[in-house]
Amino acid sequence: MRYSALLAPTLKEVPKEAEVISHQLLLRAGYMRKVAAGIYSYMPLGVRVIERVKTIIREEMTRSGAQEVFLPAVQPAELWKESERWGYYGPELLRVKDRKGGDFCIGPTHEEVMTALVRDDIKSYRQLPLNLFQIQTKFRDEVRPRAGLLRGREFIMKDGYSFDIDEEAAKRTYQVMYDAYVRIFDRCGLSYRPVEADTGNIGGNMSHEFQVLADSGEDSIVSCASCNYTANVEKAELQQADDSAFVVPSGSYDKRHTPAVRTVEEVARFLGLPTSNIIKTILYLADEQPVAVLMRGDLEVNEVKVKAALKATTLLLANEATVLEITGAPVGFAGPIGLGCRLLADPSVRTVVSGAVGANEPDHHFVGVSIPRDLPELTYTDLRLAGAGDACGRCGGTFAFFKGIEVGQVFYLGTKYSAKMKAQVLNDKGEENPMVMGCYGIGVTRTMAAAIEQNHDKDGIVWPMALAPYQVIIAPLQLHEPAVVEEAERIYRELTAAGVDVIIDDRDLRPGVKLKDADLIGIPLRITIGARSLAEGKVEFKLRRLPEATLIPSADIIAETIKAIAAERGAAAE
RNA sequence: CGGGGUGUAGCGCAGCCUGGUAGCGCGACGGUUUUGGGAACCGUAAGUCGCAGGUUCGAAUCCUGUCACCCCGACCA
Repeated sequence: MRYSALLAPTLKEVPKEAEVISHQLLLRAGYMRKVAAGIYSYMPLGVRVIERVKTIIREEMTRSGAQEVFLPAVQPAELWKESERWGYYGPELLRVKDRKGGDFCIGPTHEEVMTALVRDDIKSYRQLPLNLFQIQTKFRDEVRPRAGLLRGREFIMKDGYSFDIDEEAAKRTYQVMYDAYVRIFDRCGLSYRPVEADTGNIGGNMSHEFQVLADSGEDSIVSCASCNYTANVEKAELQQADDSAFVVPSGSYDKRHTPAVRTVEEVARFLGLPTSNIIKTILYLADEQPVAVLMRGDLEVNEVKVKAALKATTLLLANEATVLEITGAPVGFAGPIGLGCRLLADPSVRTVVSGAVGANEPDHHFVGVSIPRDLPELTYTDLRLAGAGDACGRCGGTFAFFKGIEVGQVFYLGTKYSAKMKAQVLNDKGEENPMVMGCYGIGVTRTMAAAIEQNHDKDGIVWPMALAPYQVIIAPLQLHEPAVVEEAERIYRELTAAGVDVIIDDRDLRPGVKLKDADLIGIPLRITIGARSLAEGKVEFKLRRLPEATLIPSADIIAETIKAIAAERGAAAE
């Protein structure tokens, strides 16, 4: 490629709309432009990176026995009504009408279409297993798109779906996909962790997210140093303290006047207690029904665990009006004693002696409360959000804490969709059974952004070799020196002939501009040809990720470059 | 959806308070000189000041409404 012909306008200044580094650099380096909130046009460099990611995915999916298909972006409502998601998916599903008034949506995911495809053509267990994937543009009308490609509304995703005869076979497929994902993200040169993940509304208990480690990530991960258990905090199992020897205190509680004292911190300060003696009562609406969650004041509620414990489809924090209605008091004075709704308690509140809780009365709290004494019927469920330093639920070791960007997820679905949509096959006994499914997603554009979050410096992007739009950039510094141009063109020709992806900066610009642009767009290898060193028969060879360049004889440059490309690929695979 | 903020040339911004012919830097285009880390000089083009109403002799500026975008929160298969 000749840089002079490339559409890759670079910007010196950071567009003000961009906050996170990948977003800034993708715009500055001319990889993409914004069209609307969370919607982008990809320019040639961006397309090349996307194609790199897609190619790696295709190769590994195919190697794992999956076949590529291509499903429609626009999908009829009737399929979504069959799965019942037309009703509960909510405003994130972009709904449109065709000219006849028929309801359609822009696909945010493709379980429905894929299941429909398979059920019509697959009738016998002899046709299974089947594992299909596609790479598609998805649209999810996010409430608040942000951070460029990390949370866009329109994005490119690889989504795969597997169909097996029974649970055992489906779980084997799940493992095959898990292994494929490991190879895919290894090949992309990313530093990531597979983490155990919550299964949301889908049920079952098997899902892993592939999280690229980055401080800008939205997800929180805990990992046990001792047993290697790694999980999204939403899911993370915590070890509960052994409180079997705990003796429930005698006595009773008192009411206190606590004017305008609402938050845990305020209550603790007002009563002169540590926050661990406050028992907070947090009100939710779970599938429209009020529920109160009891948690020790110094700990955080994990809403995903609450949702799972209730088997609820929706869980919303109750608003002020609802709190007033349920407790008879404004926010800040809710308590479990005398509260007329379902209670869920975290085990941490069991051993609080002389706790403080809201009195369900404006400006009053109860003090001296013991939950097991005053609410003996209560049962306890782990509802707590894990954090750094907590004890691992598997082995009791200590959790370390990371932020991550979820670039992929593998999911054991079971028969959720196949049962509802009647995707059934006959088994070897002639019985009809729903196929057992799994689904497997990779955010292609998000992977591109995550790679930048993890690989950049003050000058720009530092692509891993496997994702770089070009492997090598040749920068002849003085275009008015025929020897420089000639040598650059020779190297360009020979590398291209050797199958290397190379771009030559043939623009008649000052050296500084060329070097700055090469750094900004992040090409991993740079061959700089300057009149001075060329006079000694040498050219400069530099790895983008290392600060120092080396001068090597021009005659050796082709071999050296090819060697370095292989070495860089190897470095990523470690 | 709640809170905060921003819309003026491709990008970054000033002008607005105190109404009076729309400016600066970068970028683009032409020219001369320059050529190893975003050059210098000369010249040129480019903006219905987000949009719609209103006030006024006159609105980028004041008022009302509206739309878009960004950040925090809530939400997120």
